[in-house]
Amino acid sequence: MTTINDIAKMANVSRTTVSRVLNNNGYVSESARERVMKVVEATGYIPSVSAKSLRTKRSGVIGVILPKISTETASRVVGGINEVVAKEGFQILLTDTELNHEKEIEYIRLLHSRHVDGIILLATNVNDRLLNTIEDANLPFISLGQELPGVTSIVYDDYHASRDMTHMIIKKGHKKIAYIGVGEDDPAVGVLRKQGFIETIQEAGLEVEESWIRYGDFSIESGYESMKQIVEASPGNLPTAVFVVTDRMAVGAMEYLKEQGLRIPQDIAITGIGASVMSKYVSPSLTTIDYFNKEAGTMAAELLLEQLQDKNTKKKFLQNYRLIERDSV
Amino acid sequence: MTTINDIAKMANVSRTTVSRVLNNNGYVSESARERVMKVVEATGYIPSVSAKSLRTKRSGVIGVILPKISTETASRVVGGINEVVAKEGFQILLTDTELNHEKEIEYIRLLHSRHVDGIILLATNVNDRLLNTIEDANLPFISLGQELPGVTSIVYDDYHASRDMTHMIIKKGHKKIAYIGVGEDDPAVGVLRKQGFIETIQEAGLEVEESWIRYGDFSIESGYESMKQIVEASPGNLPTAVFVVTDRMAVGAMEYLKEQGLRIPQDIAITGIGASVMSKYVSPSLTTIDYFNKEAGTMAAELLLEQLQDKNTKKKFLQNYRLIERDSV
DNA sequence: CTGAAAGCGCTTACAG
DNA sequence: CTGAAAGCGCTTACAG
Repeated sequence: MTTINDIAKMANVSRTTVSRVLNNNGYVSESARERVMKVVEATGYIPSVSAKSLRTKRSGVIGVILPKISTETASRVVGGINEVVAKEGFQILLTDTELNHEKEIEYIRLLHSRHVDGIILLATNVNDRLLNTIEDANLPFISLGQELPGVTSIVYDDYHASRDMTHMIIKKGHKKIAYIGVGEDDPAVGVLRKQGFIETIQEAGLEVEESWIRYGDFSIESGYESMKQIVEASPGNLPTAVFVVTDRMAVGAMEYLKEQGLRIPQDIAITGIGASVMSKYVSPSLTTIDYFNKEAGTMAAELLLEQLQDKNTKKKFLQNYRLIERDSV
Repeated sequence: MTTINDIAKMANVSRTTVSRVLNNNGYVSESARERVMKVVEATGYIPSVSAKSLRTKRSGVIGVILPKISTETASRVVGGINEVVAKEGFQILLTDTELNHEKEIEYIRLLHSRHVDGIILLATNVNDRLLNTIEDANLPFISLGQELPGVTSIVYDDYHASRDMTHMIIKKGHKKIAYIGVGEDDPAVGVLRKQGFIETIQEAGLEVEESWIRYGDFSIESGYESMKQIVEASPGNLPTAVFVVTDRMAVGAMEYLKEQGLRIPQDIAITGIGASVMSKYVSPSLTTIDYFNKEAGTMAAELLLEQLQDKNTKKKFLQNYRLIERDSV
């Protein structure tokens, strides 16, 4: 491999000078610059990032921690992140916790040891060890999707999104509304969305049957199963609408209803959250909420870049959303 | 940051010894090992990857070059790759060419400079500059989805998959079959899939109207547009089936047909390729081909790991596929 | 405007 | 079984 020393020799300058022209800092005479550039181009020389990083403590790499890599939300977010960091010459180092909370902590430390310049975490839960690890790493850090005390967080407005959706369902005349959610160790999806739903229901003077509340695990199959349980638990007293906290589970629920010959929305209405591509093309098309995941990714990246410049903006940012009314309600 | 020197001092050994216990090589007395481990744990010491990489020329990072990050295929493949490399302690450095051929080359060089231990490229085209760049990099290298001469390639069996699908359409009694493809600078999707289609058609003694052949750009919208053009170009003489080379474009085509009040499959049958999640939940459910993307990713990673061990296996691997018959034909 | 030298944090022959 | 020393390829005060 050709190194800075080779370039220096070939261009007849010191490696200090080579470094200066490559990084565009300090004084360099025009003739020296030209000689160096010529050699650099001729050899196709690329500086060693390890050496540079060892010396400068910066790597040009952003660590991204995902709960699950092959997910529509994740890939949208990563797309958004990549769009802005790539422009600034950063790369993304990707890790996947597979929804294992322990791995979130492990990966933060790992990314730290790799000298990443910053980390974006798509958190799924909040706990003290996680918070401590983040603090120890002492790195520019963004949490996306969950509010983490003391760290810059971009969160979706789960509470109000759920309220709006529930409101809309009620306005359509539904009084018997079921709920398919996820576990409450996930503050955003599990707690906030449920809270928005329940409170809106109660404010409308309605009630939710215990047997109409089920929990899945984000998968399509779990939506199918939850729907099945709700239907089987309430013969002769079916809900007329189901509020589902994710599109994927909603699609699973729809699948079960269709199998049972129940018409959507005439017999049972369904809503999702997430605005997955699929939500638009299932039939009936699914009423859902767009969280603008890509934009959230863009924003996360921009905030991280700001933190890299020392502009300290430790705040909570609430992401916009948009209710998309389609044919499933 | 605590370094190997700190650990050495605290454990009362040389840093040579610390290195030995950390990397588990060379002789170390039990007592020395214990002292070192105790200090390492107490301090939470993590070795600097840059320093290590500078010294050893290995980084523990695998570079992955994607044509588009936020795509179902890509995320499945990456999921597969990650599953195997993570187990071996490798990380993934992700780059996205946004379908820009120039960037494929640029990223190979960039990843090289970052001392990645190997590269997996989801290629979209083949050209000499690309091939040269790969050769120059002189790194363990896997091409996924396109056959690249001289480099280990995992390819989908586009030709036979197309043949099988076309065959199936013909067997259902269709004689007037349209085609929606992509540009032929993509040898796998653009050329091979088309070839499999055309040849099977001709062997069956059928013909394809010029106006029934259209090209999209992988997007749902382009499938919609292509379908529209086909329908509008052939009033009174519509095809009875459409072979579409990707699920997304097929979904777009279905959307247009439904809007026009054409029934699928009674009026026009549709097929896709890719087995996207969506294909199962659109209505009617889409007949398609599963390419086992995740397994392809797994395999790519395994082959790369083998190459890292110097087991030289420069070969072409043909990936399996499976025709999924559903309701759109 | 330019270069010699120190140093970033590791690993690895080499010598004992 | 252990350590001193060289060196990986850079950048950055410092001195001129």
